[in-house]
Amino acid sequence: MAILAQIQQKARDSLAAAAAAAFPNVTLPAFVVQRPREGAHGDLACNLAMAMASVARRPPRQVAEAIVAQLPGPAAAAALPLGRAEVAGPGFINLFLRPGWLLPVLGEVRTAHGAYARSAVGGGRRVLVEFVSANPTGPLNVVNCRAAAFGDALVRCLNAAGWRAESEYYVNDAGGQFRRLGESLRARVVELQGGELELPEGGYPGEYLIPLAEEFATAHPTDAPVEEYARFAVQRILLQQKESLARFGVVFQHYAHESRIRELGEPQRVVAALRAAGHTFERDGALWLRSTAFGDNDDRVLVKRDGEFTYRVPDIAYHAEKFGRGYDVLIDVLGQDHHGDVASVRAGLEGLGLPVDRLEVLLNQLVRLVRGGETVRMSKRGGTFISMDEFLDEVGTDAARFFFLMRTIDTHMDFDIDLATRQASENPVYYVQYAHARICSLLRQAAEAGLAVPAPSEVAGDALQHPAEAALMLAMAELPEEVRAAAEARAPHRVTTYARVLAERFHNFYVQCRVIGEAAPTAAARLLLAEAARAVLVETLGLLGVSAPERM
RNA sequence: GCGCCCGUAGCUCAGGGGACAGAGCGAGUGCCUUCUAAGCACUUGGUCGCAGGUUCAAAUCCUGCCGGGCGCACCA
Repeated sequence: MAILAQIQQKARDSLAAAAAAAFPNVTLPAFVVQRPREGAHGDLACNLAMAMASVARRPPRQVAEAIVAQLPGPAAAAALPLGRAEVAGPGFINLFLRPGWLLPVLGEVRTAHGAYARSAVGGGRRVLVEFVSANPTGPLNVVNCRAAAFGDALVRCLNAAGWRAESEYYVNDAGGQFRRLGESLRARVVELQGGELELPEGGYPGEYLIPLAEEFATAHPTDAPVEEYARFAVQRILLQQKESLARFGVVFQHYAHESRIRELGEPQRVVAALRAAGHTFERDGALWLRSTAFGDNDDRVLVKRDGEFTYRVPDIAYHAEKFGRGYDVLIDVLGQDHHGDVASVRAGLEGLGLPVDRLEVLLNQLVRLVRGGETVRMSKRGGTFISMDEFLDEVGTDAARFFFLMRTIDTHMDFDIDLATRQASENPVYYVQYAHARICSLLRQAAEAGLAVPAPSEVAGDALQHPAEAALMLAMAELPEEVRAAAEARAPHRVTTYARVLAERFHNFYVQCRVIGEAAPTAAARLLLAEAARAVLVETLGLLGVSAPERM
């Protein structure tokens, strides 16, 4: 267990024992031992006295005093490196630990070999995270890019926290949209051969189909069925999407295809099962799902009057198929414009008797690009649509990932392109990366000066007591807990916030504490601290998928 | 009308039961003959949308309202 978690556990135990001794007839309420925001409030703070006040029938501060009186003295404190305890504020018990209590962090980072953030809270549970899943009808856009950054970082965080997480992309390569894509491509081929461009109703006017039309025309007969046009277009567009994603550092483990779900006859099976379970009814020549019985606002059509499935049938079938693969949790990252579909899919799954409570749907809110203080209006019709590739050309992978991951997924965000592309101090990406580059430079120069990074065991217990050193170690100690929280809350942006704090602590240390030229024990201890900070930074940036440059 | 998300500093956003609410940008002032100034230190700036409720304790949880975004097809 990580040092911070260990100490917190020991503090809990000591406080609980002290409280039991002071108030033998009182059942202990739930309480927390947390890290106070304010340094003056000690290393750890506990709310036990305030929580106990009513049952102990004494004012909180008196309860706190009584507990503190029962805490083990320094001699007996082998379990907890307690310096002193103090009653403060409305009745907090603040614990001040003996200097050096954080030193074990350095050893932990060293022996973890890049897996310092790892914890076991996930318990090996299997999670499938589906994200992006853009329609294969055109290039990826900026919102897809945000989803990619989020989903990929979430998978990384989950895996670090002890889950077994995998990524998946669902390809809608069937149905009406698919057919219209084929018709759009065919229209482009006709245009290429001198005809008039006649796009179908709801077709795809994007120019990206032109090179595809050229390619198609050279290898296929013009009278090929629409299916063939569509399959060709999807195959090429998907390839381009994969390239964009790869460039962004996102590689999916699984691609699931709607066409495959249909080939297997899953939609038919779903409809039959829902019908057999009595969750359907017929009206106006269509077959409906009684989804209101499962909390949906309206009942929904499953099979249209013309005998075709609505899109939600393969959707339900796909989710049922995912459950069938044995995952403990399914996570869908959806664009918020699709949130209306969630209830009916859930209803269908519930109707099939599947454990819908294990399906988590996270909604990816919109992104607005801001350039020169003005929002960049993006419209597919107006031709001002910005693709993921164009966006990455301008912003770069590191800045794009970092910026997207600074915000929670469930808030719309303004992406300030000017700030993200500025190569200067005010850009948070560089701030963090610069900390890493600085450490690397320091380590290089130390090596040239003949200074070797010592083993953690060689560092004296009273070393590294400068406030900036302690603050840096504390930040390092917090990583495993931060990653656990990010994984559990499905909130990788917490790691980004953490990265900024860690970088800040290092910059502070760097400015206040010199390494090269200091007395040997100090220089050695600081060198180890810097090296450990470097390792933690690398790991943190790795969770975000952002690079850690050695020089800037 | 119904549903989901969001209202925190001039702007963009963290903080999601604890003690005087934070960062970046913006505005202003210092610090490079010593390990990267893409840095550090300081100043400026907030009835945490409003009103109730729960709690020893609410920006944080609950309810209602107000404001903004997005959905509400036998399109996907």
